[in-house]
Amino acid sequence: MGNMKKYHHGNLEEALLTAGLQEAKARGPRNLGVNFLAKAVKVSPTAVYRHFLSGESLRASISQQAREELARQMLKAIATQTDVKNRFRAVGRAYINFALNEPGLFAVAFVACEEGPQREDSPSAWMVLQDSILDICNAKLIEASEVQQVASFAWATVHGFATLAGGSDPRRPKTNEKTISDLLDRTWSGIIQLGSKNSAKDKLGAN
Amino acid sequence: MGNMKKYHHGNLEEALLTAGLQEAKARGPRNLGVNFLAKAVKVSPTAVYRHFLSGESLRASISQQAREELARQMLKAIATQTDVKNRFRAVGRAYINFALNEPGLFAVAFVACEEGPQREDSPSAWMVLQDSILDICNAKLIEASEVQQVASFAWATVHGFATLAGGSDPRRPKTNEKTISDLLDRTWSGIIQLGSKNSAKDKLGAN
DNA sequence: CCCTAATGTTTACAGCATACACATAATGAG
DNA sequence: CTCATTATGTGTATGCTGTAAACATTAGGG
Repeated sequence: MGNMKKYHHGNLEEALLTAGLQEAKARGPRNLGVNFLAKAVKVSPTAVYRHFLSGESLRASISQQAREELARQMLKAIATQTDVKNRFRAVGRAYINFALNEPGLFAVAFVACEEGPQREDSPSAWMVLQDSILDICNAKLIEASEVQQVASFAWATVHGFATLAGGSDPRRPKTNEKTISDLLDRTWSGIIQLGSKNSAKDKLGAN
Repeated sequence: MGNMKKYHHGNLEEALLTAGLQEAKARGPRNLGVNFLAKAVKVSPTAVYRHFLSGESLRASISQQAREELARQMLKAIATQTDVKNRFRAVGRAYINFALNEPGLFAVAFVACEEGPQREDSPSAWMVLQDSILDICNAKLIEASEVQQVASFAWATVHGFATLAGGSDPRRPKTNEKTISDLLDRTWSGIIQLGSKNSAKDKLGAN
């Protein structure tokens, strides 16, 4: 008796996002299509368009959610760390761990990030990373003028490693603790750059 | 009269790859489908299957070509450099320049690298990069035991930056000369890690 | 209470990858 | 040279996608 199927779903939008995230977690971006997700929620394909402009924008929303999940895990990882250096390491490690533990989600988070303006109130991995760099600056380990450059460097390294390690390349780097720790050590070296202001004029031959 | 259209194309395979590369260069991965490329070469869609197992494998071949082009440009950039440090910088800069100057090709080169075993004889960006790291090792600036770690680090940084800078993220890093030069400086710092325990004999004076 | 807006379904169509049957051209053996 | 074989192309058909348009059902406010 109770099993009367309601004509209206109730809150389809959230259901679609949830189903999308679950699928992303399980199998990556492959099946995040309108038809598949509609079926997963037991709804007609065209119903999707009452909540999203297009299949692409649905995917963009799922991707956004995945990015927020990453940011949340980074925030959690940073919470217990007080030392600037350890905070940065925690950020980097959380980022990389996310890519390794949730390869599907990570892939979805960073495929074709062509979406519109992200809401600024939502947690963003980039912001968390940048904050940890600002901390380093506040601790006088780098100068304010360097912050942007350092952030780009750190972001590139961590994101690059996560991408390569999480991917399916035959030449993908090792992913053991030692390798990751070493990577973060080297990144830290690049951040602090003993050559910059301590060692005065770089003895460049730079090009 | 000479305009008699031949029933057989002559060498369709190469034509498809060329058309694919051209399209990739112009508009990225968007239109690299069987129908589109078949039309571009003025051939029936199903003709493609005489030369490729599937549309996916066609795309994989195009992607491979793009990667080879990248490797070639890296090799060219390295050719004039003799100093180990400058060689490494040239490699990194070529990689990044490729991403910036040919965003379409770069995107195609690294989307869904799920392809089968790459031919070992073809030039590979990874190999070029690794060779430049080996050079650093031969110059006694790092130890043999570090090579893999260093290669992973350098690869991650350069690839990560190229990916981020080449993408369409709103938060994408600046791409001016200074930023790139700074990035390579910091990467170099991470490579020769003065802070490490074995701190290496200061070859710094040599520069 | 009914009218309207929100939400879901059905139907329809274009574009895609691809299988299958058929057409044509190139090649090599007698 | 002739002719069969093989390589390479075309045409047609199918099932899957994304999405538009018209219709159905329900929720909520005058």
